[in-house]
Amino acid sequence: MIKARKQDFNARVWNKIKRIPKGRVTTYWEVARALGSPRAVRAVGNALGRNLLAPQVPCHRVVKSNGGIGGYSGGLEIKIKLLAKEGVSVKNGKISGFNEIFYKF
DNA sequence: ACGACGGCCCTCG
DNA sequence: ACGAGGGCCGTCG
Repeated sequence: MIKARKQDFNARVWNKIKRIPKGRVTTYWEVARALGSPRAVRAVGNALGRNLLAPQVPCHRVVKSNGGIGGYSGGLEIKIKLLAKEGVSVKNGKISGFNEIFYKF
């Protein structure tokens, strides 16, 4: 259970990730930066990791800053699968054409 | 209030 | 290229 505050940090993250178009990916760093704190990448990952945002948010569309997959609470395999289904190819745990599908806010 | 954890990032050896 | 350490932010116990 998470304390339901008036729009938690998670809500902000989720709101942004939510608007990420299909076949596109973003990075924790970009999200954190969009929130106003590029150093808060840990908080962002934490928010997503808690699944607080649930399936309503495509957390799998969020990858690492170097084009890596990162991680996934339900299973990294699932994340890769989801990406693949959306047209995002993954090579050796890295996004194929990451810079091409990278969605900038 | 304090300490610890986390799907991280960056810098240094 | 690889490994280890530090840092910053937020939430939980």
